Amino acid sequence: MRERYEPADIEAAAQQDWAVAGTFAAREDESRPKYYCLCMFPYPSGRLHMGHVRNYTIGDVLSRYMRMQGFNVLQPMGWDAFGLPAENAAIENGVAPAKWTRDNIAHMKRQLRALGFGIDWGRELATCDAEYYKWNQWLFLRMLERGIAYKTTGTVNWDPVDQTVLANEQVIDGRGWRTGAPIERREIPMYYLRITQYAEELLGALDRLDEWPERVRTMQANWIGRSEGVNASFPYRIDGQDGELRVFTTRADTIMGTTFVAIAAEHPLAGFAAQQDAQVRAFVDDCRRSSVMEADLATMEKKGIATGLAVRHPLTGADVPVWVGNYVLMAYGEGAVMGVPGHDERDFAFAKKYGLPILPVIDVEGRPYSTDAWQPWYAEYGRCANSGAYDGLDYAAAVDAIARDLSVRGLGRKQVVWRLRDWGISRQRYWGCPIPIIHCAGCGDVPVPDADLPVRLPEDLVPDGSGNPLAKSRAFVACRCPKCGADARRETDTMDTFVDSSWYFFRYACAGNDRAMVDGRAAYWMPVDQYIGGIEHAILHLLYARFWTRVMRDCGLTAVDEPFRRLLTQGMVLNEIWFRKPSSGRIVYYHPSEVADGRLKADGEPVESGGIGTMSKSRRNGVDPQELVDRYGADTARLFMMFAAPPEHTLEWSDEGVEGAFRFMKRLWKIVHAHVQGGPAGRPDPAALGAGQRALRRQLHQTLIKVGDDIGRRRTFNTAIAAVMELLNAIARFEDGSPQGRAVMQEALDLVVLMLSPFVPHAAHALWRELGHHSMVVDERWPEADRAALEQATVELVVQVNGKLRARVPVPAGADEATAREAALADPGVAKFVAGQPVRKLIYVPGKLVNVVV
RNA sequence: GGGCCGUUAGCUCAGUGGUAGAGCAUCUGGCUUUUAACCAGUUGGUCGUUGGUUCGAUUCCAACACGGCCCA
Repeated sequence: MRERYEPADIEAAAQQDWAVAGTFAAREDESRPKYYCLCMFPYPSGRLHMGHVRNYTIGDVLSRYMRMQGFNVLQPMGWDAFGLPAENAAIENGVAPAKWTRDNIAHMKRQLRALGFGIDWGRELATCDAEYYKWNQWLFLRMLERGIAYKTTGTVNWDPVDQTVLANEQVIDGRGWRTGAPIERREIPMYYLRITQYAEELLGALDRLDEWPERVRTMQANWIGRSEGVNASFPYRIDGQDGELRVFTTRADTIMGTTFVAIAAEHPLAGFAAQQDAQVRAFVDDCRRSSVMEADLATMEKKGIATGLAVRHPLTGADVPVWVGNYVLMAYGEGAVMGVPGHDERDFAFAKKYGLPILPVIDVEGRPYSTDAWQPWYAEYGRCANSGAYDGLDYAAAVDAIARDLSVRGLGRKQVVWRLRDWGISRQRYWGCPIPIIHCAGCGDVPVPDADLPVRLPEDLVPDGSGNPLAKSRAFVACRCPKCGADARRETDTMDTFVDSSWYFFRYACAGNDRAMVDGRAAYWMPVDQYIGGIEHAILHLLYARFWTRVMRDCGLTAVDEPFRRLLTQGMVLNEIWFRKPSSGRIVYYHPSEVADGRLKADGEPVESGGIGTMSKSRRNGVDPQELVDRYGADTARLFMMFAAPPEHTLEWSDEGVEGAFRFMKRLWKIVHAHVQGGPAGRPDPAALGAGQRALRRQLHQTLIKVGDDIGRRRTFNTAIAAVMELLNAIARFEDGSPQGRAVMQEALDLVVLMLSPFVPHAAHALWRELGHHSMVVDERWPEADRAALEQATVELVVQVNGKLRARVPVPAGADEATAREAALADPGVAKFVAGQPVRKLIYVPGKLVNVVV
């Protein structure tokens, strides 16, 4: 055995051994319990970043641990390979997205291999391969047949200079990211998926996802946003036309307090008023430009303008003025709200500002109402007052009565509305999955026949920023109508990349099948037992995948409802931010390694701290995993990432911490080396052990139990590693060259290597052999703790008097209360505080403590 | 504005009603011809604040303060 720890050699050799043995090739085996461990696949941006390393290390630790537990483990990997960055790279460098993407994949795959992840590369997929996206298209056609997919107009961001549609993230402060031109909103035809049809099910099933983080479930529930209420129509006659203004409210019990109606700037009535009045028009134009973010909506000043129009109250028939409000969203409900300033905080502020009447109609426990200032209790439920026939009714009864009266007049009813909207999947982009539709002058929009799938994306086009190159490619666009054979035009929109990631986990299970989207192998592997990824995907990706899985179920492709049984959202990786802001020009960021004690190493002058933030290119605070691996090896990188924080927490980067992890590896290596130099050791004989040997064995088996619990149940890898570190400290202090001492040492080192093998698999692979074993450690089972080793002859009891710690006394293990009481009271430290007073009560927690209450 | 989470040693974090702990950093000593490594030991705590429940609260509850994340 080499004396020095040399990770580069060790790691290459271990990876070679796994490859030769085909260790990680997963095979369906009905006789064994399966464990499908899935990490969110990466976008092939070019290089791995620290977030990837953390994500995949968590997955690998779990996979290797579950493998040791006897599970048939599947850990696949692939590439979320369509998307905008490839087009941006093409615009910058003139290289085709296909080539850029595939080169990146090749490089990142080498990086992943170097990190020693136990991935079954035989199942690798890239979403930009036609063998994959063919099935996006195929299922899309099934959705069309079932009415789940449909076409309608939607709003897009239009850059008038580049003549192109921009994604939301390409619009900065209302201007195009490349041209700086003000962005227009355009209505164009797009395809949508009817996810709202599944809203009820997607919401209801959240309750059963009890192994998902609570906050992810809450975020999804809020996103779906079910609210029960009443819709009410306010009839009007405007410009000689009869009509009804519909509102939706969850507080129908306050309808008698309506003193105005507020409508969104996009509402048709606002459009009508704007034609009549230049001031209204100016206000409406202003609103259209402002943010529709909820966070902004909540804090911005509530503004409005009277339209001069009036509608009739559906129950009283009174005239109600119509206002345009900047806080009303067209996209939610009906784009109009009834203004009840008496009991809604926003309406109250609005009424105060514009001098509209405030009419209290809810009595809350007789508390006095004043229109001077808003009180939070004004919005609470109570009993109706000043509400005519409804006076005295509580919330539920009032809503029932009001909904009934509205429906008798044909002016409303109870209704459930959803915040969730249908999923628009059309993207006016090149680098994505083509939507399989052909436009024929005679036949309309004709689906591409299954036999003609896939509609292949030409890979030789290079976007230049001005529109979608697909639309300019005659070879792609020109086709014949499958129905009538006439010349026709192919759809040039591609699918949202969230489509690609909505079902890739099915495809891993059915790799290589070119005749079907899924096959029986998916029934074996699905659902995913553990899914791991960033919290930033808590809503959209996970919701779309849950929806898509249900559509597949309804098409008879799977029996699974929920694709992911258990979810772990890993925290972000942070680092220090340092910068200077010259009086002229742009802010300059410095890498933390260039800074020491708040000063730039290069010139010794101070730099400003930007605190701690996520690693990002723009702030120059990233750490390249490759450098880490080159310098310390993959095991140290993995160990540090798992030790520095629990998986769900943010992880603060620390060069010292990496050094610490590396030192631990060297220390482990050295201790094993020293032991192995002494030649073979036997097995410990429990009957022949001395006190020191017994104590080490006890800590050893306690640690084994804790590490198993930390990895398997609690998912706190940092505490598992800390416990092994403590154990290794004890092992290093254990100097005992006797045969039994060496036997205990052998057992301890064997178990330490087994326990660490999920974290540092390469070093464990080498050390296991050095310890005299002929198997590969990766094929070993997780060891069983020896319960007998945990037993102690005497235990130390803590003695409290009135809850305060006063003494520690030794008692025989398993002592009864009388024995413990006697031992406790006999202690002079205890006697001093009891001081002859009668013992009123005595609490005894066996093996732990005695509390004497006097 | 709302929702969720957090606050324990200098730093990063454990501690799941019963003894306040780990790693890193600090400091001291040892050892080895040393851009420093290793070994042994050491220092370090009003458990954010204020109340409540309890024989007993870092742990449960409430309020407050501060910080973080999310809200097409």
